[in-house]
Amino acid sequence: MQPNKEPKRSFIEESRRAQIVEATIAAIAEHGYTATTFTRIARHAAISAGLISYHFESKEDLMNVTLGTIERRLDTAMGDGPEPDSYPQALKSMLTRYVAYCTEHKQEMSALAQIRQQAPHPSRAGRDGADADELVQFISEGQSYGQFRDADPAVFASVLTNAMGHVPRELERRPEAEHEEFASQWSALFVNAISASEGDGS
Amino acid sequence: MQPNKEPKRSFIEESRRAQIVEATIAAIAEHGYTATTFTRIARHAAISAGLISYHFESKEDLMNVTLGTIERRLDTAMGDGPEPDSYPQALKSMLTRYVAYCTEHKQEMSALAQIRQQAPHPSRAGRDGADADELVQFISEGQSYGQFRDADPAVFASVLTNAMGHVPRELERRPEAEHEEFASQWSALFVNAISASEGDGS
Amino acid sequence: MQPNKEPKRSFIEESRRAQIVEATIAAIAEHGYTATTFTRIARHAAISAGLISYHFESKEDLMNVTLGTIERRLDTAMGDGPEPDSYPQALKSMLTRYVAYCTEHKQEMSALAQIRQQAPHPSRAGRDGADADELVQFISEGQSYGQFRDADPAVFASVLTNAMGHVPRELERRPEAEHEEFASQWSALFVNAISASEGDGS
Amino acid sequence: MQPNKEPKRSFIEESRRAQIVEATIAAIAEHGYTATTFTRIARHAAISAGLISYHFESKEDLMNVTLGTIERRLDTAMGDGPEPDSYPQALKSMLTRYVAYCTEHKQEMSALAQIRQQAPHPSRAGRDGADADELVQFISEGQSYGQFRDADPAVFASVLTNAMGHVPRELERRPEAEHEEFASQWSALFVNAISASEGDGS
DNA sequence: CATGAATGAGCGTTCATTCAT
DNA sequence: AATGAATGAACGCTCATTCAT
Repeated sequence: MQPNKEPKRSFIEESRRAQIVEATIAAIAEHGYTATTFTRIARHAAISAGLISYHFESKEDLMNVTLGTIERRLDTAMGDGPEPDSYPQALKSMLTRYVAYCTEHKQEMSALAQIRQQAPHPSRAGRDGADADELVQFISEGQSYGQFRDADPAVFASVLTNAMGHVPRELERRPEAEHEEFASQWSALFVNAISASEGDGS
Repeated sequence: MQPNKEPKRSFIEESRRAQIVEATIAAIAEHGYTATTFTRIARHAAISAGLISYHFESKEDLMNVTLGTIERRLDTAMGDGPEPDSYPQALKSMLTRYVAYCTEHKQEMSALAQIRQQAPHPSRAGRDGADADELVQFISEGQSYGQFRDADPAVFASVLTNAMGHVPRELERRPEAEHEEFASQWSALFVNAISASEGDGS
Repeated sequence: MQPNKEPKRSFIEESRRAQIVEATIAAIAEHGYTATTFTRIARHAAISAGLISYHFESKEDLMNVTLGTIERRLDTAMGDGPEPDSYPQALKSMLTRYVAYCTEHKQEMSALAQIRQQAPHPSRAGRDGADADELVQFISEGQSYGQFRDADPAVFASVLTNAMGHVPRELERRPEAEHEEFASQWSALFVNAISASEGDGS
Repeated sequence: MQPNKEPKRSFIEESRRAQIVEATIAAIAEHGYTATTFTRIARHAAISAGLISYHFESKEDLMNVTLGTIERRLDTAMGDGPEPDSYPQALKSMLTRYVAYCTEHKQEMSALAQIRQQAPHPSRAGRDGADADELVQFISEGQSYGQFRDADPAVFASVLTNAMGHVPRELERRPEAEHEEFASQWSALFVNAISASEGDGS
């Protein structure tokens, strides 16, 4: 299908790219997106700034690759959850695990949020939409079983997606000790927002 | 009082400043905060870049004035609402009116969100926190009357505040015709998230 | 002779020019030559910056006029001294009176020194040389009477002229109480430098 | 000691820095301190203006390095003088060699004087004062041996220090052929100014 | 005469990107 | 594959000067 999509990179090139991506994540998390220059990324990786340009077409390219890397990891991590026995429970579980992931991968998730909203609006719509699409699908199913309230799944999905982007910042300004409680409260909010009310089943 | 807080500006100067602020809003909404340079703002206003420096002390000053202008308008618009007869209704009304305001003032609200989260100066923490504090107060009251669910008001407030920042973008990617439906759905989400469940009263 | 040298200025124009020149002196003395902008001068005179451009051809012109003004006053003040009975005494008297003038007209003399050495090297050579020429003439006369040492009058004149330019700064960094002692020491230095040694008369 | 004081520069970088410093000296000597912009320095060195910022932290840094470079050369050159057999002879020798150095290094010495009095940073007070302090010490010693007149050494030192700053300009406006005569006359002036009069010993 | 709004050239500085090595 | 010297465009900002009022 797309034969020229993967430029066949050597092992050494692949590891340099990975190293640079990690340095980018660290730099964004530490200094913020705007203050993340090639020079600073290079310093983090103990390489020269020119090398970044050598391995990536442009700063935008680097940011897109970094974004993709973080999203892929997140997707993977979110994938293997326990088998829930109801849609609301599945949602709650997913949200809780998401917050947990944010606590455990502060830098990545901080970088993720910053790139998503600060990078020059590229074709990101694709991936972003992908997350949302799955979510829409999930909500719709839950609704068809009467387990979710009759709300527009797309609106819920986008609200939730956006909210997820703020979790790292929210965690950052709370003491570690409160993170668990926050996870619980935060998840409950969205479960309540979409769950069928108790009386509905009558 | 502070009699020297207002430097007594001439009518002409006041209108230029207003024009520049409007151009700033337009530029941010169109190109994003980061890409909003004096040159671009000047092009929008059909003036020279130097003139912006002539009327504002610095870029930071311009952004603060712009932020203040938008917030003042928003506050005013949100102030005169109808008298609601319950806390959930009050919340719903507030949220609906907020979305309506966003539709009617797309550029401003887009700029507002971007300045709020990208401007470097943290003096803004005051106002930002003020909004959230009012909200926390409001939720707490509603809870004491049993009209709101027993959730952490601070978490709800921050989630909602963040969500409000995304409304302009969400509206942007939907056809005008759906804005009303979006407002309804979006508001309902947060009302449901915090409202006491129907069975609670029993 | 030079009919177009004096452009015949109205009374009001003449006083504005004088006012601006005074403001220029004050501004230079207070903020230093480099930091002396039209805006600052204007603030000192409580007028608009544009008015300065209206009354003077350019910044360079203003500085030249200011320079001339100060030099003319200095010349006048230095002119009316007592009748000395020897060349060395005349020199000593002149130098002492010069230092006294500097203490009494700090701003002017500070501005004078700064303009002289910081202004874009114009045709200042003329006036500067004039001072020196008189001095050369005076020294030569004294030498012909055997009252001054046989040194190159031109070298002495230029050294002294330059030294005079530093007097305001030197006074500034000494307490007022020491000014008189400084005047004495400083004058003696140059008198000794050029005076015939005591044994010469034998 | 301070092992991290010298940032270990490559040979190429060191030569570029040297080249830029030379260009700075030339530019100051040619156009004056105030008119010495990065653009002009760059033009002198046939490089881009940005390269100066690449090699020096700021304009102030460049000027400090330039100042230090010139002072170091001057100190070195002035250091190795002949062994004089009296204080006045030592002074005379020092002054003569100073003037000679000025003739041979016009640009440097012109730049030196200008940077010293125009550079904004007062960190220089140290070195400047050091020169004067040494001089005061030297004069005091000579006085204690009865070889120098009983004048305030501090006044003499400041007058001489200031005068030294004018030597390059004085040389500039005299034909090369007269430089030696100027050196002799100029030095004699200050030696006479401070030397004990011949009759004092009787 | 005088204002002050407006311009435009120039400033020092930053930074992604290029390229000789 | 990697460096780091070098560029050039763009940035926010300053200021003498112009000109409509």
